[in-house]
Amino acid sequence: MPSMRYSNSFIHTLFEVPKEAETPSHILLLRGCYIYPTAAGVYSLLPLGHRVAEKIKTILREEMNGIGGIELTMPVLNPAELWKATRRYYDIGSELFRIKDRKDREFVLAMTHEEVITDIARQFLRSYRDLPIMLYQIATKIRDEARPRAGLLRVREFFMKDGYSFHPDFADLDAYYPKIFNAYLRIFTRCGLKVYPIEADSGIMGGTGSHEFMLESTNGEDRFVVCPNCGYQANTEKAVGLKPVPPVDPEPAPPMTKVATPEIKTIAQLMTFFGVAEHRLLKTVAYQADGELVLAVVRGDFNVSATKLTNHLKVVHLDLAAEALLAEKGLYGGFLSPVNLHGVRLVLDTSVDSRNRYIAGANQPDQHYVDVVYGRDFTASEVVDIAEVRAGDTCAACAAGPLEIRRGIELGHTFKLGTKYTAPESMNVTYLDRGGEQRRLIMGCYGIGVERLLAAAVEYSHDDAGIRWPISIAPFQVIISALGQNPEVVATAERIHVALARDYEVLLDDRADSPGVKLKDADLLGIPIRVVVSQRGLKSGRLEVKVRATGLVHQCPEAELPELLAGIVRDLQPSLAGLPYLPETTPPAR
RNA sequence: CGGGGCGUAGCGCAGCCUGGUCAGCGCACCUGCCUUGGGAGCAGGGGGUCGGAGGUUCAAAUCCUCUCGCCCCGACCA
Repeated sequence: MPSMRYSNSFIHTLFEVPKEAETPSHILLLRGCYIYPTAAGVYSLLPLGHRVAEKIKTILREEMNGIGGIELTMPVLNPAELWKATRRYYDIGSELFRIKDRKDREFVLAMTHEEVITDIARQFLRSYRDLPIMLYQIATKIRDEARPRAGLLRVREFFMKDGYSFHPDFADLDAYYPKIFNAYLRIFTRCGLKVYPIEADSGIMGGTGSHEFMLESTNGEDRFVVCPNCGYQANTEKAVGLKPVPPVDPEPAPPMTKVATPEIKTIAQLMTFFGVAEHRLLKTVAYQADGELVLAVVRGDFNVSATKLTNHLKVVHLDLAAEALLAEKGLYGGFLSPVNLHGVRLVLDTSVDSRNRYIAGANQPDQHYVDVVYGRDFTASEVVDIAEVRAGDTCAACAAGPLEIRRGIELGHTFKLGTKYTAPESMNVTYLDRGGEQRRLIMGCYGIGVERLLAAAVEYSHDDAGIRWPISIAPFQVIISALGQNPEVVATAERIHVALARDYEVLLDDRADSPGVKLKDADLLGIPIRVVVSQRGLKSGRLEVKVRATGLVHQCPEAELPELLAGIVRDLQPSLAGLPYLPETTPPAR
């Protein structure tokens, strides 16, 4: 097994916390000499970080190969034509790096590889006999992220394991999907992580075809809901909750009346001004959806989910409406309303109840209406769920559990793409079926970010002293800390180094530094098992073995060391038992 | 793209308001001695055009203008 002497290694730990780092994984990876910031959101993986990344890649390969995946490598440099063919050249904003070569030909730097793989599929997958197939790679992705953050958690260049499957029809994709799903759970579990597979936004594709694999973390950027009662798990972008229904007004509403509300614009101001609860108000938000003005209306105690609205409208770009666009239609921010609205598209959330009366804007400056009734004072032809789920809302799946909202790090994403890239208006990819009929290829795609997974493992497993690597992805399994320069200590350390290196990846700390330095570094680096060789121990004929994760200390004579380590290593292996696998089915016969 | 913060030695910082022995501290690094169970000790030493450019001034790390870089919050995120 590859082993190393500290004195010959490239490990330069930092005593102090680099000032640019705040997140634990960022701090510890910098201090432990795992990574080096080359530019904002661009990191070098130093030898230690490289080793961990390679461990992760090996697990990814084993699991992908295990479900029939075939590895290939696709280029970072992509001709712009491919991205124009799928429209993504135009639909994606400045996140896509665009460059020109010396002959002025346009290229993009691949942020993902659907275009390239679909082009390859178009070239080679001609017959039903070629299907299904899953091709994957572990390769560099480049994205001009608006805001890289937290070290490796969000970066501009990174390795991604991205897989693409091709199927003769949707049923075949459906049958294949659980294999991927289950392999993903095995991957994260093997990396020592507990992830939540959650239902994710699947965009305009619809269906049940997308999962995100989330590691719960206070440093995560995403939020997802969990139902403690039935186990429903979903991204807040997609999650559906039952909206609490306030008591219905017993009296019929009086006709609506206009009230002067000078400079009263926000929900909070309105609550104070009228002395009413949030759910008595209508919240009207103006968006520009691919350029068109759209008003979204939710009950005052909800917020509009931009994702849900985007999906409903089937648009590519959704932004808050510019003042100019509002003015063009004679509307006033702060006094927007579904009442007195003409010639503007209106989307109403299901939280608005025709049995209750609301306070809403008047679409005139400094004016609101009270006693507004949906159906009487305004109507809407589009009534859909566009509200963001809230903590405490009742789970829509079981109608019982109060939903919890958690923060998480998105480690993986699986997606039934369908014909998004193979459609005639995209790259137009077909094959011939058994009957000689031309049919469209059906795709799935599946991604895992390597560095994010690495950083997430640190977020998940560390303490004040340093990292606590899961043994499956640790840069070394064992560190031998030889304390002092006593000849017997040195000789013993060398001897067990040779012995252990037959079975483990071992780092021998042979530096001349003081014991404090060596022990602190061992903790910081996070190597799972530490063997201390010291004069003190040798006096009683013993070595000390400490398990980083548990802090448990064992003493043993040198002769018994291999056996002791074997047991510890066995116990440290992550268990695959009890994973919530999706049932796998056989594809239907054709 | 909005808001905030920071750029002085490899790392962490002080100095800046009030311009003038302010080029300084700790750690790291190099040499020697010594020490070895939780970031030792002593002695000696190397290292910075104070992010960059321009300006004000007799004089700029310090004041002014512009610019570049980095971090955090938000927006955005295939």
